[in-house]
Amino acid sequence: MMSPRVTPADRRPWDSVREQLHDRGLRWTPQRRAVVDVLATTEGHITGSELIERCRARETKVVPSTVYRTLDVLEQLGLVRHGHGADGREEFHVGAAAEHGHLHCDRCGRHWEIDEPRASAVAEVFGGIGFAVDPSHVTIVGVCAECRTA
Amino acid sequence: MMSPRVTPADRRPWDSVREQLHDRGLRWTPQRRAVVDVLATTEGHITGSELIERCRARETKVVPSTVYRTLDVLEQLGLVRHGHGADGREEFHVGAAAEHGHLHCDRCGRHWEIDEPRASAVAEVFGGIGFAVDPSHVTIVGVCAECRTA
DNA sequence: CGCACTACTGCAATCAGTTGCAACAGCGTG
DNA sequence: CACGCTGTTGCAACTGATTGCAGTAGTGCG
Ligand SMILES: [Mn+2]
Ligand SMILES: [Mn+2]
Ligand SMILES: [Zn+2]
Ligand SMILES: [Zn+2]
Repeated sequence: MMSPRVTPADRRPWDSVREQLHDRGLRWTPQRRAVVDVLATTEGHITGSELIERCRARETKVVPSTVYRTLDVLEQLGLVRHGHGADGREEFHVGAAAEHGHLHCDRCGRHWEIDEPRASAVAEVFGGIGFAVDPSHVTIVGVCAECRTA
Repeated sequence: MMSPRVTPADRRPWDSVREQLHDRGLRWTPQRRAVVDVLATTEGHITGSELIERCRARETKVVPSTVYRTLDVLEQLGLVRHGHGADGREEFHVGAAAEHGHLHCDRCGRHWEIDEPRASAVAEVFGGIGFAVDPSHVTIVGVCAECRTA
C-alpha cells in the first residue's frame, strides 16, 4: 500500500485507543471518547477529580464511576499509570513522562519527580529478591534537605 | 522517693501518654483513653476503621473524626506512624515494629514488610540529596518473584 | 469547690473512590 | 435496517477520611 502510514501506536498512542478497545471486545462510547480527549491534551499528571471536571467542561455527560472505570481499562491498556500522593490520593501519569515516582516533603509540602538513576537504584534494591517494582507507584515521603537544615 | 520507678517511656510508651499530652497543654479525655487502650494492646498494624470498631466494642462512645484527630496527635508524639496500603488507605504502625515499609504484589495481593538492610538501601538512595526518608511511609508496589515466573 | 479558659467532641456536610444492579447502547449478524 | 448479545452507563448506597462549627468538658487557679 502506498497510502500514508499511521504514526506508530507508541508515538501517538491515543489515536489507536478505539482500535485497541475493539481488539479486546470492548466498546467505544461517548464517555470514553471524552476521557481520552482530555487525556490526549494532558502531559504529566492528572487526578481523577480533575479529569472529571475537565470532561464535564467538555459537554459530554460523565459520571465519576464511569471515569474511574475508564481509567481502569486505560491502565490495563498501558495508556496511563497511577500512583498515590502523600495523602494516598490517586494521581494518574499520562504521556511521555508516564513512568516516574515522586518525592514528597512532609514539612514544606513540595514534591519532585524521581529521576532515572534513583528510580533504578530503588528497583535494584528489590530486584535482588525477584520483585519487579512499579516505578510510577513509588511515592517516597520524608523531609527535604532545606527543611532539615532549617 | 523510694516508690517503684516507672518503666522508661521508650519501653512502655503508653503509660506516659497522659503526661506527654499534659506537657503540651493537651487534654486526657475518655475518648483518647479508649484509643490508647486499644493501641496499647496492638502490635504491628491497624487501620483507622479497625481502631474505631475496637474502640466501640470497648463501650466508650467514639466517633470517626475524634479517632482520626487523636491518631494525629499520637503521631505528633511519635507513638504511632502511618503509611498507606497499595490502595492509598491509611495503615497505622504501632509498637516495637513501628518503623517499617511494605512491599505489595499487585498481582497476588500478598505483602511483606521491608527488612532493615533494604530500608536503609532505599534511604541511602535519597540520602545523597539530603532527603530523609520516612521508612514507615514507604509502600513499594510491583510484581513478586512468584507471580512473575507464573 | 467553683470559675473561666480553651482544647476537644459530635455532628453534619463534603470529598475521593468503589460497587451492585437495572436499564441502555455498541456493534456484529443476518 | 432490525435484532440481540453483552459490555457499559447512571444511580444510589456505601467506605474511608476530613473539616467547620457550636456546644461540651478537661484543667489550672483563686
Ligand atoms: Mn501519608
Ligand atoms: Mn495503587
Ligand atoms: Zn521541605
Ligand atoms: Zn505476587
